[in-house]
Amino acid sequence: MPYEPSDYPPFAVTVDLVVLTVRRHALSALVVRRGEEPYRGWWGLPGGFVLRDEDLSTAAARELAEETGLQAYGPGSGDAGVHLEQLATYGEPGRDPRMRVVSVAHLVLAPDLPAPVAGGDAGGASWMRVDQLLDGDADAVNGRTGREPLAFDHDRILADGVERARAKLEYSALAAAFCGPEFTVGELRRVYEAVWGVVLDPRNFHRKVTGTPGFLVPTGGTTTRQGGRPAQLFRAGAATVLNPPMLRPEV
Amino acid sequence: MPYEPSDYPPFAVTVDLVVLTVRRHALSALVVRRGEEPYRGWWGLPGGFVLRDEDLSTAAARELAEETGLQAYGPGSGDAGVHLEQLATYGEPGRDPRMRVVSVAHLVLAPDLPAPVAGGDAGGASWMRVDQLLDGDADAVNGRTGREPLAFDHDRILADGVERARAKLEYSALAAAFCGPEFTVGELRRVYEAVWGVVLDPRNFHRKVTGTPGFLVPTGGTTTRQGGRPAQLFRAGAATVLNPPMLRPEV
DNA sequence: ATAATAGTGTCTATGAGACAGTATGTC
DNA sequence: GACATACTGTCTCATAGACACTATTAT
Repeated sequence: MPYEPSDYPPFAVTVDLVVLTVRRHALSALVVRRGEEPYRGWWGLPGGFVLRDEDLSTAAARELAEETGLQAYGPGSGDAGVHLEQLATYGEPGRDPRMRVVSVAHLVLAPDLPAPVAGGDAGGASWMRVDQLLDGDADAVNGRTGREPLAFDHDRILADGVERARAKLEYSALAAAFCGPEFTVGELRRVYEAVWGVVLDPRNFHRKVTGTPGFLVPTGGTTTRQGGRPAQLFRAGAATVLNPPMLRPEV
Repeated sequence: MPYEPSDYPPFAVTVDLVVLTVRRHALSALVVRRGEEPYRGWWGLPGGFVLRDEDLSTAAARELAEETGLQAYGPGSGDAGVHLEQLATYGEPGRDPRMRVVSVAHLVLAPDLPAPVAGGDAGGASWMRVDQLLDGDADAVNGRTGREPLAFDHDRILADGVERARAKLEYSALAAAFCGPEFTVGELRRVYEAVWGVVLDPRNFHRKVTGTPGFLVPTGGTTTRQGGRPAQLFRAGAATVLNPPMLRPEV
C-alpha cells in the first residue's frame, strides 16, 4: 500500500495570534479589521499563512512582528521579547469558506504598549477588552448584547487563549510577561486582578510573591509612579514554574 | 492584494496519537512498527492523514479505532470510551522527508487493555514502557543506552504527551481514565505512582481522594482482586477538576 | 493633615505529610 | 496463625486568607 502524502487532500496552514495585554486594568486582545474576503470588514485575530520553509513558531513570530512590531522569543530563546507559545490547532472543515484551512493558534503575552499597534496588511489594529469581545452569551437566543463576533472561529480561539492565560498565571511566573522590564509588586498584582477579574489582598499578595524564590529579583531601584510610598522595583526571576501555585480565588 | 489560500504552499495534515496506559505498574505507550518508508521498520506513534471532510478530533478518533479498536469520546461527548484530547502541533520543515507535513498530535488515556492491540495498516502494535522509550540521554554523545529512537520527531511528541499526562493528574480527575469502569482506591493510587514514578502514602492518598467531592462515587461493590481486605469499588465522579490539586512530591 | 500606596506582623483555619493502629480478607 | 491490603485517627508543620499596624511619598 504505497501511500504518499501527496495522495492526500491538500490543506492550507495558517497561524493565528491571540495577543493579550493588560491596559487600564483590563485584559485586552489585539484584533485587526479584515480588509479582504471572507469576513471583510469584520474584526479578527491577526494571523497569516505559513510559508514553505517556515516553522510554525517562526511563522507566528513573523506575523507578530509584521502586525505589531513586537519581537517574540520562543521557549528557550534569548531574553528580550514577549512570550509566545503554541495554543491549539483548529481545523474544522468549513471554518474557512474558501478551502480547507488548518490554523495553529499561538498565544502572545505582551506588556502594555505605549503606541497603538501599527497595522500590517490588515486595515487597522486595535486593542479591545476581552470581556467586551467575549461577553458570555454572544449570539444567545435572546441576549442581544450588541457586540460583533469575530471572523471565522476566532471567538472560540480567543476564549481558549484567555483561558490558557488565566490558568497559566496560577502555576507559572508568566504574569511578569504582562509587565515591562521593571515593575513593582503592586503592578504585578494589578495584572493578576485584571486577568482573573478579581480583587486580591495587597498584603497577602506581597508576602506570597516576594516569598517565592526565583520569582522576583529586586533591581535596587524604586518608583513612585503609582503614587504613595515608593515601591521597590523588580524584574522577572529565573523561576518559570510557581510552586506552590498562586490559586485564583474561587468566588 | 487578493490572496487566496490556494496561492500558498500545500501541506499534508496528519494526526499522531500518544496512547498511554498503565500496565504492570508502568506507564506505557502504544507504538507501531512502520511498514512503509520513510523510517520503514522503525517504531513510531500510530497516526495517519486527515481526510478531506474530517475534523481533527474525528480523524484522531478514527485512527485510534483503526489501530486499537478503542472508542474515544472527545470533550463533551458521551460517557463510554477513552479520553482523547488535542496535545500540540508539530510542523517543522523537514520533519517528514517526503513533503511538508504538519501533524496534530493527540493524547489518549486508556485503561489497561486485556488483549494486545490489533494492528491496523501498520506492521504490528505493541505497548512499550515509557521510561524505556524516553530514557533520558537518548542518543547522547557517549551514553549508548541501546534503545531505538522513534520515527520522525515522535520521541519529542511522546515526551510532550507524557509530560501533559503527568501534569494533568495533578489538577484534574483524569487518573480514572487509566482505570476500568470500576476501580479501588489502591488501584487509582498505583496509577498515580506509575505515571509519576513515585511512591505515595496509601493512608494519606485514601483520605485525599475520598475527601474530594465529586471525584469518586462508590458503586456499593467490593473486590479482593488486589489481595488483603476487600476494598470498596468506585467509579469516576462528575468532577473534572481537582481543587485543591493533588501535588506530586517534589524531589 | 489627608490620602494613597508599600510593606510587616499576627492570628486562624485548612490541608499535606508522617505514622500508629484497627479491620478483613487469602494463604 | 502470618501476611497483605483497606481504612481511620492523630499529630505537626506549612500556607492561605483575614486584618491590624507602621512607613513613606504627594497634595
